[in-house]
Amino acid sequence: MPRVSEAEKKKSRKRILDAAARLIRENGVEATSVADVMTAAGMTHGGFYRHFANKDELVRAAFQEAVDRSVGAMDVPETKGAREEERKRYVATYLSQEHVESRGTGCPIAALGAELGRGDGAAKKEAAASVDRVAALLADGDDKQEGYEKLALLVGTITLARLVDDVVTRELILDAGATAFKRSTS
Amino acid sequence: MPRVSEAEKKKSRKRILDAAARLIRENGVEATSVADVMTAAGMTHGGFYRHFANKDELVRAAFQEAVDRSVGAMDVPETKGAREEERKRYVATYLSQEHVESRGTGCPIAALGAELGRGDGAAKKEAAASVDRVAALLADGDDKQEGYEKLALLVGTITLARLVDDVVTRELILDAGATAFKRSTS
DNA sequence: TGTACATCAGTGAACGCGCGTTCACTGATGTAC
DNA sequence: TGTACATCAGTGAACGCGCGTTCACTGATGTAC
Repeated sequence: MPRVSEAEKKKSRKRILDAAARLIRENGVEATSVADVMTAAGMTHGGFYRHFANKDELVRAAFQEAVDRSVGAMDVPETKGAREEERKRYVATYLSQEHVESRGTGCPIAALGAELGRGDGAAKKEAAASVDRVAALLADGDDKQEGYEKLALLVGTITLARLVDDVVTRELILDAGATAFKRSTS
Repeated sequence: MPRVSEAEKKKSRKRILDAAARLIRENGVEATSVADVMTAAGMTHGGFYRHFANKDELVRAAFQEAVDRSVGAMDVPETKGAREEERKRYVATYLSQEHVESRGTGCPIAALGAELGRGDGAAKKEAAASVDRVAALLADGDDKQEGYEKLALLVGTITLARLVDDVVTRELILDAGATAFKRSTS
């Protein structure tokens, strides 16, 4: 049936990107195949290379997309008060049972940080840039170290919580993270 | 040439376990093949199943081995003062450039926590148990939450540092982690 | 505006390759007498 | 203590399978006149 219009192509690319952003966070980069992504996007695997040069480039773009969505609300507000408000909302959502369970829509740094840290492609560089970006959004002023500390605490807390099956212990871990986060701000 | 003596078999098993503990931390579980491990242990892949039921069981045992070695020194001291001393040494080593670079001998929770969190086999359960074990060793008294908070901070800090190629930024991240850790103790 | 044709998005088969696991085989080890 | 034999650690080929990527093909889209 192909070929397809330019507008359709754009929609296809978005479907591929959304599917990839979800699947790599759910199952990891290595465990997600190009064919998996294309099937989830409603296409066959052969067409993939009309949209991306290779898998690494897909992962890079999908990671970026995931970060954009994850911190989108925090990135916008103009006034300091509104930013503070948005930050609080972000942290409360971050340190929740819901976030622990829904990897596919959660923080890409927590889901993929360790795996991408082992690599050295475009996706790794994207993740490294995201660390600075998200840390800057988390810090009160322009204190870089405060941002790193807070992001490290969030990422570490979710990582531990995801290892634990027992919901009560998980809540204990999330609470510990939330308490420490508050202490880092005051 | 086989068969080989019982003593030799024990040595073979240890070589396999040591190779696995290093390779899975360096490259991840998925990216480490049974054949890779056996070659590193100086054998061919076919003999693997005389030692382990399957790959998941190897990963579980290798993870346990890695944790044992990682916290070994902290686990022993009898007096409270000696334990405190050992804990300080552990944290200083943990939040170092050396640890960021030498994944193969580093903290298995930082290296593999996110990946194992996605699974549900014996290795995941082992990792979950390790979270409680290491957290207990990190806490001053028997305050579980303090241990979780500290471990989350350590794991998150190393994860971020490993994403960053620039050594100066990496030092900034490690410093932020160290500062926050001290604050969590006082 | 209508026609002829080049472009290229998407399909599905195929490529070489490595995966976890199985298996027939070997010969030194461990055991029973 | 010496002998006969069962055991089983380790080898290397083979299993079915899925991976990332390539490619010939299709037909609707976009373009040039």
